[in-house]
This record gives sequence, structure tokens and C-alpha cells, in this order.
Amino acid sequence: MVERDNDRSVSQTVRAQLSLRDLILSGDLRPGERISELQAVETSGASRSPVRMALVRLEEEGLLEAIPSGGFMVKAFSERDVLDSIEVRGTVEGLAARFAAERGVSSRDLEPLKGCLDEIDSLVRQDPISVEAFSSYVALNARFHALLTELSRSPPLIRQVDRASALPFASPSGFVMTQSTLPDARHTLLIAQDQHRVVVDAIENREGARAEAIMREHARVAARNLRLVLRNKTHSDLLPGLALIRMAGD
Amino acid sequence: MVERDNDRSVSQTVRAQLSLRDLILSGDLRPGERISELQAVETSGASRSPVRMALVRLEEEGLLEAIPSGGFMVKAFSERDVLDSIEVRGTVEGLAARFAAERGVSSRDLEPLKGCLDEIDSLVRQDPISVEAFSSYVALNARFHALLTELSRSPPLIRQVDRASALPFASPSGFVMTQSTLPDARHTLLIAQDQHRVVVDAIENREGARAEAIMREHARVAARNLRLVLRNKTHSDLLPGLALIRMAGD
DNA sequence: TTTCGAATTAATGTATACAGACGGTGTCCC
DNA sequence: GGGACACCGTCTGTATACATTAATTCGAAA
Repeated sequence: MVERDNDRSVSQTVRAQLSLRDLILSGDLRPGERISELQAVETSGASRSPVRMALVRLEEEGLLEAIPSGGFMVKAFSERDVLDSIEVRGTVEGLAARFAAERGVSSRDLEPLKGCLDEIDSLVRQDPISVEAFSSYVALNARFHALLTELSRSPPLIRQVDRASALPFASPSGFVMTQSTLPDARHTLLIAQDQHRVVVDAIENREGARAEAIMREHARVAARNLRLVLRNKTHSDLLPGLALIRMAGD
Repeated sequence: MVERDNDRSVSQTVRAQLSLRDLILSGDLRPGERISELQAVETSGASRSPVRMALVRLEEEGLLEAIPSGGFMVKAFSERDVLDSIEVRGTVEGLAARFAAERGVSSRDLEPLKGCLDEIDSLVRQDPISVEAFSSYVALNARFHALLTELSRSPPLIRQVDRASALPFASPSGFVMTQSTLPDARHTLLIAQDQHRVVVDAIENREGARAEAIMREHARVAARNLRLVLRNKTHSDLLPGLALIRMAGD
């Protein structure tokens, strides 16, 4: 192991940010809990300056909330909050798809997207999908969504999509892994992949409204999965950040 | 003058942020220009720590861009960037209006909104609209949009709308003042105000699709004004941040 | 004269010291 | 016994000193 836990290649700020994010998403820091800077300094190993910087960035990311009297606390999300975050993500992704369709994309730009689709196809083709295949799907799905968003060729919009996807449970690939243990897992993936193909087709044919509608509906798949996961919370370890979601009864 | 320029009631970070934002929006700092921390320290009067904090926040706000080698530079926007930012804002505002319509709002919640509309009506009723009336319109319009967004009762969405409205030229009231010298100023305001009334009507009648479509179209009014302003750049002083927009020929 | 390289300078990233403010606890007074 | 005030401790906000890294400039060699 040539590089230890404290890697010199990345800045202390990034290291503190990653460290804190893991702590938050894993649930080690409970929602509503105040984050002590000194405690964060100890766990991350960095000094107070980078830790403070990381805290500000995590606040902008949506994981933390500023306390009026000073400092930060871990944000708590209701089920509705999460569903709305997914809807927001789907809406801006839909706008990106519409932009791509209306403004037109070259076949050159569509090439990597279609390659991505073919790779996903080869994954979902196997009938009992292996856990490794699910893992690959997560990466490919994220890649597809990123490529699709970039087709809009609109830096401001790409920025907004990234921000809307920052929360792990709002991200396009947030709920894929949780499906791996579900019985109709393959069914869901096939539907999602079909939507992928449809939206690319819509963009190719410059059908803006269709592309937008499909991307919105595509996000609803994630919303459906969220409800499934929250009903039987056996997949907690598969969805980072699930600990941040407070059920109605809490 | 009991409180001088350096007010003790607000934090140094906020002061530095306001100071830098003014410098950027006024055009004193040119787009693409690297922001020197030391220089910012001198102008804002704060120390390096709050200045750095302010720089990070202004980056998240969208006014600055991180330089890979370190530090920040003033972001430059193309006309297309600005138009897209307005479209994004309209899209998320549209989602907020749809949420409000679909989920229903009490007449109690609609009350302040309608009061706002009545006040705007009394402003646009005067035929040559005075400059003061324009100024009041800016405040009331901002209030209307904020109230409308809150009707969605969705913290994640409200957050995204706020972020999409952060850039001055993307904000709902960004282009109002620029109209004050235009011949068809009152015409534009009457149309915008009519859209205000229509969207409230749609929300009352729980017509989600209609409410969403109107808010999207409402943002297009700002887009139209942007084109007007960019064609005859005589109103530069009325739109803070216009200096950030680089025309195609630059 | 141009280009490559090294050295110097200046800037950012980091660490830490200091001060003010908020919260908690204990005691005293009513 | 209860409430209020005061004191103490801890934490954040701020300031500054240090180190490392990037950029620029000067010089030398081709």
C-alpha cells in the first residue's frame, strides 16, 4: 500500500470533505446532530481551515444545514423531500433532453451515448443479474445520464442538473443497488433501459416534448424504488444516505 | 452616522461577500480576471479567512469559477448562457407552480399573494409609469415570485429555485428596471402581471399543467427583455451583472 | 534572437493562536 | 422551592504566520 489513508495528492479540504460526507451518509452522524468542528478535525486529520471549507461545501451540497447561532447540523429529509428532490432532478434532466432535441445533436455526439446503451443491454440481457452486473449498471447508468445532460451543451443547465443530482438519493443511480435483492429487479432495469433508448430516439428525431416527458417519467422509476425501499428497510446498507431520511412517525 | 461602512452587526464573511459581489456585478472586476485574495482583503477590509469563505460562497452562487491551479476567476457568460439560465429558472418555477396546483393551497396561503397582485395592479394602472413605480414593481415582483415558490411547500424545490434565481440576470426581477426607459415598458408589465393572475387562477383551480406552462412562458418575458437590452446597451447601469455577459463578437 | 531552464517572487493552501459569543450550570435571592 | 442572574467553559468566527506550489522573470546557451 503505497498511499496511505492520508493521500498527499489531494488537498486537505477534499479529504475532509470526503471524510465528513462518508460519516454523514453512513449515518454515523445522526440527522439534526450538530457537527463539532473540533470533532471533525480529529476524525479527518486535517486542520480547522480545510474542515471549515469542507463544511461550507457540504452545506451547498445539501447535506448540512447552517445553524443560525453558528456551526452546522446534519440535514434531515422527509420522504416527501426525497421524492421532490427526485422530481426536481427529473425536471431539469428533462429540460436537458429537450434542449438536446431542439438544438440538434450530431451523430458524433450520440456515439458514446449509444455505446453506453449497448453496454447496459449486455448487462440486463443475463436473466439472473449478478451483483457485479448491478454494480456495473450503476456506473454505466451514471455515465449515460452525464452524457445525456451534456448533450444540452448548456453549462448553466448542466450545473443545475449536477446540483440536483448531488444528494445520493436524488442521483440517477441512487436506487439501482437497492433493487439487486428485489424480485422484480430485472423488470425495473429493463423498463429503465427502454426509457434510455426512447429518449435517445426522441433526441435523434428532434422531438423535444417527447424527450422531456420521458426523462421526467424516467425519474419516477427512482421515486417508485424509494417507496419500495422505505417500506422494507432491509437494504439500508445499499443506499448511502438512507439514514438521513426520517419517516413520518419519527 | 452611527454605523460606518464596516458594520459590526454582520459577520466579516457576509461583508466580504457583499463587497466582492458588488465589485463583480458592477464590472470593476472583468470576466475572466483572476481574483486576488490579498486584493480582496484590502478592498473588503476583512481578513483572509472570511474572504476565502466569501469566495467559496460566490463560486457556489455562480459568479465565480474555480481555477484548477487554485484561486478563483470571474465567470463570463454568453448570451446563450443567460437565456438558458432564465429558462432553467422558469422551468423550476413552473414545477413549483405545478406542485402548488396539484397539492392544493388554502385560501389563507393565497391571501398574501393576491395582496401582492393588487399592489402591482395599482402600480401598472398609472399610464406613464414613474421610475419610483418601477422600483416598487421590482420589490413586489420579487415578493410575488418568492411567495409563489413557497406555495409548493417543498423545501428542496424552493432551494433549487433560489439557486436558479441567484444570478441577477436570471432572477425574476432582473430585467424590470431596464424596461423603464423602453417605449413599450407598460405593455410588457401588463402582460407579465396578467401572467401572474393567470398562474394564481390556475393554482386555485388545481390546473397543474396550466400553472406550469404559464410560469415557463412568464420567464420568456425576461428572455425577450434580455435580447432587447443586449441590442441597445444603453441600460447597462440598470442591470447589475450585465458586464459579465460577453457578446458573440468578443 | 529565441528558447529552455533555473531561480526568485508571489500567491494559495494550511495550521494555529486569539477573541467574542452562546450555552450550561450553579448559586443566590425572592 | 422556583426562578433569575452570574460565572465558567466550550465553541465558532477571525486573524495571522508558515509552507508549498505555481508563475514569472532573468540569464545563458544554442
